Amino acid sequence: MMRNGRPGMTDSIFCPITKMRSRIVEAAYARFHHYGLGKTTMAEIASDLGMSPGNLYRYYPGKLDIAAEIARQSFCELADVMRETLRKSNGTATEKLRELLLVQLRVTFAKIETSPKVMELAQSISHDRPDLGNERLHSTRAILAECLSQGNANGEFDLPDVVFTAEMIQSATHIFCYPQLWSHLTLDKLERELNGVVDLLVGGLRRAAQPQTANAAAAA
Amino acid sequence: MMRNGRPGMTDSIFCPITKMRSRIVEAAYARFHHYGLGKTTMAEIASDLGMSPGNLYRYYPGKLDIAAEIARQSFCELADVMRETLRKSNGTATEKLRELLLVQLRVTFAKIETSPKVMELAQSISHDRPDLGNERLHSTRAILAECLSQGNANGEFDLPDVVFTAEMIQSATHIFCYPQLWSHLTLDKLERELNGVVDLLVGGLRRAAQPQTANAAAAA
DNA sequence: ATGCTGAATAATTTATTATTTGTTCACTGA
DNA sequence: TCAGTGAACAAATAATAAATTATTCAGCAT
Repeated sequence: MMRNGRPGMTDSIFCPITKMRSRIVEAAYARFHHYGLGKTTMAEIASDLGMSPGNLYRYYPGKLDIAAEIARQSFCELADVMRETLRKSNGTATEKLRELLLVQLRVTFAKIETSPKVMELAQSISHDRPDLGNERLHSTRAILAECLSQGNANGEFDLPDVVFTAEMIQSATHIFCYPQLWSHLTLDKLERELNGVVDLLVGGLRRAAQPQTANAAAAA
Repeated sequence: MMRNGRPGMTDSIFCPITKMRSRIVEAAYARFHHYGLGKTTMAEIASDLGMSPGNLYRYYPGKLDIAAEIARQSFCELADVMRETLRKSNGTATEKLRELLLVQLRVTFAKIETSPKVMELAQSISHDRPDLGNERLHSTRAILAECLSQGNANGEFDLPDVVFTAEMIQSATHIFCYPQLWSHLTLDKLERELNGVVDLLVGGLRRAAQPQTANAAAAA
């Protein structure tokens, strides 16, 4: 398989390589979104950009790499939204954690809801590029860990290893990361269930710290 | 031509319908286990029992119903093992809960590990008989709830609704119910991760009740 | 009746072929 | 030199035909 040369400039001034790559992603995204990954051809993407199919390979090694780039962008957007959520929230760390997980659920749910074609893309990616899934987990884990750190700082938590704990939280909320894949529950029910799980994670089962409702937590 | 072996034995007298059904399940199980659901034919199952294919339909509406019966039995066995675990264990409710969840993971993992053909069957069932999955969840939930009740009784927990809490626990440990479907982790790593999640569920995040290791919990 | 058979039928699966599509690369024009 | 082309080729996908198999049911034996 041929590796990219280093295109200095073609429309040299107007299309440096990174700009061209983003144009390709843009065009591919439109097609993928509308027709699905399987039903859009490299020729179509190229045609949309007024170029030949072969030329796409100067910028991306293959079709799936374009799809992977789109997925990566999507993950970045999710992480951005979560970071914003954490930054803007002025509740307790517990409340922040709940918001983070709810936001993650809502964003993911919405993305799949808007177009079923996204599911196809997600499935192909997670099958052929399993590393991307870990990338997503890793980036969101960092945000959860930051939230837990804040809880440690203000005395709300006392966690010896926030990253490990974040990993466990991800494990426990795994279903809510890929909602439509598991249950065909509505967003409403998923949110209710996630709230229940968060209550449990926060309060624990033991007597001194029984689970509390989202409202009770908010009142604290 | 009579290929009806068993001279001197009239099936009608010695094989009431329920007995015949279990013989069918037995024969089907052997085939499914060895060749997989898709590669065993009704004719083969019938032949193994010395009967005609058509006769199977006097006892089961169809092939998938036989498979569903097998799955149901498997779920019952799992529930039995879990009930036994709960009964025999003499630790705290916390320890019992951990054992229950570990047993569930191990039994499920082992079942799939022993033969990959089981996966095929599970997938067909969960696709065409989604109710069975709920049945499984429901029966194991009852056991978890019983465990939580015991915790309530001895003052370890103080849960207002053990069934609801059991449901949340199931939600949080969902991945460990279908291990090989999600991660390709080894049983060892899965157990470690489940232990981490249980620690979290038991102790909670809040300061007064920080997560503890399995050992620490055992020492309590 | 009752328990069962086995050929007939309908639905699936498999095997085969035809078509499309992803990818490469020798070449082109600036 | 280098962005870009487009025909060539291999891999994948769709379309089609053939074979297998699930399911039914009229009838046979008890």
